[in-house]
Amino acid sequence: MAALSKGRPRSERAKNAILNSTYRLLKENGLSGITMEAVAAHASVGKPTIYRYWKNANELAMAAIMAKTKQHDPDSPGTDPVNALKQQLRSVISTFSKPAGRQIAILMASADNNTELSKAFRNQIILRSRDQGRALLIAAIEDRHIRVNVPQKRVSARIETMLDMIYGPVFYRLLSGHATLDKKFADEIIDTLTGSTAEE
Amino acid sequence: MAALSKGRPRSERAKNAILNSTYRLLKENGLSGITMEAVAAHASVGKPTIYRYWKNANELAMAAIMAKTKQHDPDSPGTDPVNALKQQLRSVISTFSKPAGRQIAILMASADNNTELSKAFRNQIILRSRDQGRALLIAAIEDRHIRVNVPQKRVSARIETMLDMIYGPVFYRLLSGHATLDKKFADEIIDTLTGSTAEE
Amino acid sequence: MAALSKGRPRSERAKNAILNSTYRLLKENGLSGITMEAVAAHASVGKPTIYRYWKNANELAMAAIMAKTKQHDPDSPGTDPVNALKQQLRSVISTFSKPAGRQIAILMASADNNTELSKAFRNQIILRSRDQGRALLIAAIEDRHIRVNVPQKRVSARIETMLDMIYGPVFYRLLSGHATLDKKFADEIIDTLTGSTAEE
Amino acid sequence: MAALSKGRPRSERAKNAILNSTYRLLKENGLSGITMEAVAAHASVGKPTIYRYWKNANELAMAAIMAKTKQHDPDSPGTDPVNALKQQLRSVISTFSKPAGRQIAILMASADNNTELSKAFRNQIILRSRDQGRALLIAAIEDRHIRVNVPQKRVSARIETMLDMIYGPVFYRLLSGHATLDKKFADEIIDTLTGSTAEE
DNA sequence: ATCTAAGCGAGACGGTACGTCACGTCTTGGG
DNA sequence: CCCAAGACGTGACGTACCGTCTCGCTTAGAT
Repeated sequence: MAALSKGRPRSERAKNAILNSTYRLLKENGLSGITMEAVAAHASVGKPTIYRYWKNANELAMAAIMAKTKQHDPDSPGTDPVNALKQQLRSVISTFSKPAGRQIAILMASADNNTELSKAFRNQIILRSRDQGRALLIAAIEDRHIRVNVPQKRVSARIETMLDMIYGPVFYRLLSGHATLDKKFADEIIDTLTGSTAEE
Repeated sequence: MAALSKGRPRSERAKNAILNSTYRLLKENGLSGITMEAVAAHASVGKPTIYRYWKNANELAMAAIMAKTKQHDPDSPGTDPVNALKQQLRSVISTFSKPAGRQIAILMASADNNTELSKAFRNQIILRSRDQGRALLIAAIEDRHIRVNVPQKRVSARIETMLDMIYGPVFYRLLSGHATLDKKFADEIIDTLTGSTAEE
Repeated sequence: MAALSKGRPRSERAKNAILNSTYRLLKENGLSGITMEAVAAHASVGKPTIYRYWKNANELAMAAIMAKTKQHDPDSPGTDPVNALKQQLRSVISTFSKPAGRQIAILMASADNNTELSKAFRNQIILRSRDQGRALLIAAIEDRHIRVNVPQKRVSARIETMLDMIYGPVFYRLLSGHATLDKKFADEIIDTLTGSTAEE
Repeated sequence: MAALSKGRPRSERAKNAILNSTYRLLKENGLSGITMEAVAAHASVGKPTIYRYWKNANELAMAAIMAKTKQHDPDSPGTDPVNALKQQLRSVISTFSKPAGRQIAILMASADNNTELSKAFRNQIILRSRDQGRALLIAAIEDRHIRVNVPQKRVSARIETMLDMIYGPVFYRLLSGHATLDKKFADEIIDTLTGSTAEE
């Protein structure tokens, strides 16, 4: 049977207040605004309550971002897969070119990869878009819009590499800043992937 | 016409001791080990001396990394440019797959992009390899190992995008950790770039 | 006519467990070991149960000491009253020269004098010995072992002062520590009281 | 030669501000008002500065009391020593019957006897009056106002016991509260000491 | 050969935030 | 209505670093 929970149950109100305050402070002051003291004061919550759920400010920030981030589902059902891929990449770029994008990158770079929360964070924030992209990429390959000149048994590995080459440039520009991260870049990337084989 | 400097000149000894201590602490304890207090104590230096040169711990860490990082010059002179590209990408991957790689990513993500030092850091740590890669990529294109099916006037833009697609995946895997960052990955990336056009 | 008590009656088991745990913690860690949390955990009792009986840690400590302290009754029946007085003062000194003695002094100094419990504590811990001493002192005076050269109507006031001068030095040395608090001191005090009048 | 002091010297201003604030908070809120946070805020001083000088709130309180307590020197030069003794005892009683008196008792009871500061505190607050009293008592004995019927070699021990019997009752009443601590009590004590030997 | 101004190691300064502890209260399910 | 359990908001703890400031002492070009 389920374990009996003794004692006063944890307060959903407190947890929500903490996440809301964290998110708000994150938007207002960036990552450095996320101090346990500030969050506690802003959420009218005791510091120990925060520590009961998250063990440091990084985890708290990741949790708040995860809680608030919309799960932007794929919304272009019947279109051409290559266009859909462009569309989706534009959306990813749009997310990460905002100030929050850099903070998310800091969080991911700083996170202890072994905790459940940081895995979940990466999964939700990064890999979700990658999974969506994979479906579109496979469709594009099946439709012969993108060619994969490798033996059948290595196709799926090649697909993964292509996904890295689609989304990787976003983070490259985010970190390095050698060029602007805008929506045209999405088209450029997909065109490079397809266009090198295109007769036109 | 140089400004006449009165008073005691700044001490090279102190500056070197600071950079050495910073680098050592960085290796031993990671970025969180770089506190002004620890560096000052370790280098037997006053805190104000550190602040005279660098305005916070991030800048100090970047300076120490820059000072210690070998300028690994292109060493494969006459080889096939595609192989040279693979070789160089392997070298980049080797650098960033070490623990320091993650710390460098944190530094770049956290850095204030407007300071000279952070520009120099990005330039030395990231863009240098990109510049080397560009030369090799151009050679590969001229040798027809890699095809670029775009009008002449857009070739150079396409080359930049290709560079993003070569180096970007490294940082993508570094941040996201969805797959290992090893040397085979270098080959995969270059193969994807060439192979999609390869007749074979 | 007793008020009808509805609901579950208070648990003697819980009360005893609390007092036992308090006393044990007091011996092990001193007064600072008496925290409501520690006592509750040690006694497997809810904190509100403790608060139902005692309103703070001081009261709890006093209650535990009172519950555990033996009511050392006068055991020397037929002896010479002066000797009996010495004997009893030795016993008092023996009690207060132990580590607990200092803690009792802290408790008394810290206690809110207006509560019933702190009155009871003082009564049991301090005034009981004083009352025993008074009986012996009166006997000694009646036997002319101790002289009181004051008018009859002021005799009882003088006796009270003498009692203060018998027991007071114990606490003086306890607090001030200018000299050891040992059993010889008992004899010295009583001798000073009697001896000054003794012709030799 | 004197040790060279390196670094910025400690600030007398800060130290004084801390002691003043501590004393003020002590008068306003008693011992429980002496929190490091409150003192730091009130004195406009960082908490670490307080810890640089005193290792806990008790030590701080003792230091503040010592700093502020006037060294009330013996002021009655030519009078009869027995009267002078009464006068001095009244002064002691007056000090300890104020609210601060109880707090001083708590401090002394709580203090770690092994530190220099707590020794100094006891010395200044308690033993100073005892030393003054000893001089007066010796004078009174030499003047035959007080008799000591013991062999010469035990006279000084007897004097110490008498001092304990003079000042001890003050702390006895302070802790136990079985009777009021007022100036009449001073006369009663001295009268008991002399009167028992007085022929009258 | 002084003078003088900046740099030096050292370390105290006023602060901010940390992560923990205990407080006294409240809220569960169960007796 | 009491009980054990344990979460709650609160507030103080003692510590770590921050970035600045003051010391006495070099150090070296200008006087």
